[in-house]
Amino acid sequence: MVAAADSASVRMFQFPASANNNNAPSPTPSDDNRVAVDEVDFFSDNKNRVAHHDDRNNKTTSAVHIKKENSLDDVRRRTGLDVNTGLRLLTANTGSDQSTVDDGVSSDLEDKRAKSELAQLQVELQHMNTENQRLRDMLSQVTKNYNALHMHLVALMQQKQQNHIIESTPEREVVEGKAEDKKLDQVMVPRQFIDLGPTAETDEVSNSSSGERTLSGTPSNNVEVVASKEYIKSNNGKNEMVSFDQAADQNSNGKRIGREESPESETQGWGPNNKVQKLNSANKGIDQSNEATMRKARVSVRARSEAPMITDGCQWRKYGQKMAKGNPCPRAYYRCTMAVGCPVRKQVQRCAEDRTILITTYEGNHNHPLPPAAMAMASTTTAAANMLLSGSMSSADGIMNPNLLARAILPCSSSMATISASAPFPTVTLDLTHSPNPLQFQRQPSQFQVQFPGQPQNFGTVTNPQLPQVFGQALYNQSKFSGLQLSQDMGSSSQLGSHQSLPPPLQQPQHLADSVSAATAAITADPNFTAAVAAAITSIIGGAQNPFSNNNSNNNNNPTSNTASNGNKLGSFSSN
DNA sequence: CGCGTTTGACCTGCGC
DNA sequence: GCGCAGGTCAAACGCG
Repeated sequence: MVAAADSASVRMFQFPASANNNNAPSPTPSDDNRVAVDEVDFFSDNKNRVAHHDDRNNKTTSAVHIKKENSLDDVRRRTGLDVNTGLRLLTANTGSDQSTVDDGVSSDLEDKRAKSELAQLQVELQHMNTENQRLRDMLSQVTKNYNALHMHLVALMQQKQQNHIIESTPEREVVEGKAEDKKLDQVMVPRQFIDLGPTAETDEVSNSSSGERTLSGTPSNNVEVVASKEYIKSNNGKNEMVSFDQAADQNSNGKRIGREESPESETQGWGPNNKVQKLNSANKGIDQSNEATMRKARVSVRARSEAPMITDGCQWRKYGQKMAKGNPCPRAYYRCTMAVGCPVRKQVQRCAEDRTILITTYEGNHNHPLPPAAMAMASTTTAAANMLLSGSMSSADGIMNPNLLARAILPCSSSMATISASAPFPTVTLDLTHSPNPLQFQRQPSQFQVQFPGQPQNFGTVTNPQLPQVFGQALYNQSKFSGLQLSQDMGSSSQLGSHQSLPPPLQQPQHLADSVSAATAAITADPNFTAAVAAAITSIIGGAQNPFSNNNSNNNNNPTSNTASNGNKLGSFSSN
């Protein structure tokens, strides 16, 4: 695991490092060669320490000290200053031992040695500080470069979304989407930055484009639209509707003719939709397997709750219940009913060992805008799917280094989030049953104080139904590390105002676990784990940036989306 | 009457 | 091939 995390750490910084070397001027020309070596050595030497301390990453000063130590080793190794130092230290010790035997002249020599050693150490310290500062500057530059690239991508995505809103004709959308895909392909950042793989709602989006279905709103975000089109294009331009018909034809020859011809199957599309996915997976192809991976990617939330089901803001319809082996508690199956054909499902089951623990597993991505209360949790599934697929395709970050990513998700609680690739389906498990790190919540009461003057600070006694959503939203904002992200869900949040059919997000009372679940989901909602990791490491190394600092400037990059909506929302809360 | 839940049957994948 | 378990379907039922 450590080795995997090591490679990930190096990989994370390879891209910006190279960008830095290519674009940013080095501090001194003579240091050019040393910069590259330093960076690799630095992180490779440092990663173990960071990994051991990531659960205490609030103590950034200690991390800096560690960095200094390692950096000192590097300086010694490169400059050769340490050769004499080590010997002298040893000599000094032995000399000290000898001084106990005969003092006199030896004590004088020892003083001189100590002074020279002190001077040399000071020189080394100065070197080390310089090196440390240089590395910080380098990392800062790397982060800036990444920010610039990411914002460029965000701008492109926004532009693309605006074009789609204007050109809402399905035919044009399909035709021009391909051309735009080509444009985007040229500027698209690697998948691990924002994954563009096929999404679970490919069927729904493409079907809606053909006018076959009526969705409650436009596609919630650009990324998913692009991904869908990319997937369509990967299928030799076949519209998913073709596969739908093919599936229907094949199903008509199957055993379950009656079911396929049922009105529900046509109106809701559940049966055919599933058949399409199954048949597509049977077509055998990398794209199909990726789609299957995406569809199977799951987010499992473990939370203590007395309620039979956590309230995540979505509307669910129970479609089945099963007794799972090894668990006396039945497992319930739910579908999202907020939009026709929404592929999102969830399973709710109580833990066999501890029945106070409610395990909610989400699968799929919503194909419709979501209320803020649902946005946090729902976006988790998208993020998880993106992350898992990204990890599998890049063969590194997600699958190889699950804990690293998990810590990127929840850097303050190393044991709360785990990513399992060995499970039948790639699953992100958010374990909210453990006591969180006290440091983690130090910042949040003050936040609630601001947002909820007069509201109880003790979560255990929270009865205000408004709290969970805001909790989730607040952390959702916090999850936007350093303003690097434009979450896919921001678009949906900005569309919420036009959805009157959606339930008022603040009407349902929710349990404490709901809020924690939503909050954790909000944290995990950020698909840009590379940026998250970079920001987290930056905070650890530099000690100056806190990825969880609720800095308003973090959202300046996207003034029209989440921040504004949250601000309005919070304002209405505080007025209540 | 419409909607959601219940529940037995059915399908599928997997291991032996 | 068979059995098992997970997942899904849809008729039946209950409720407002």
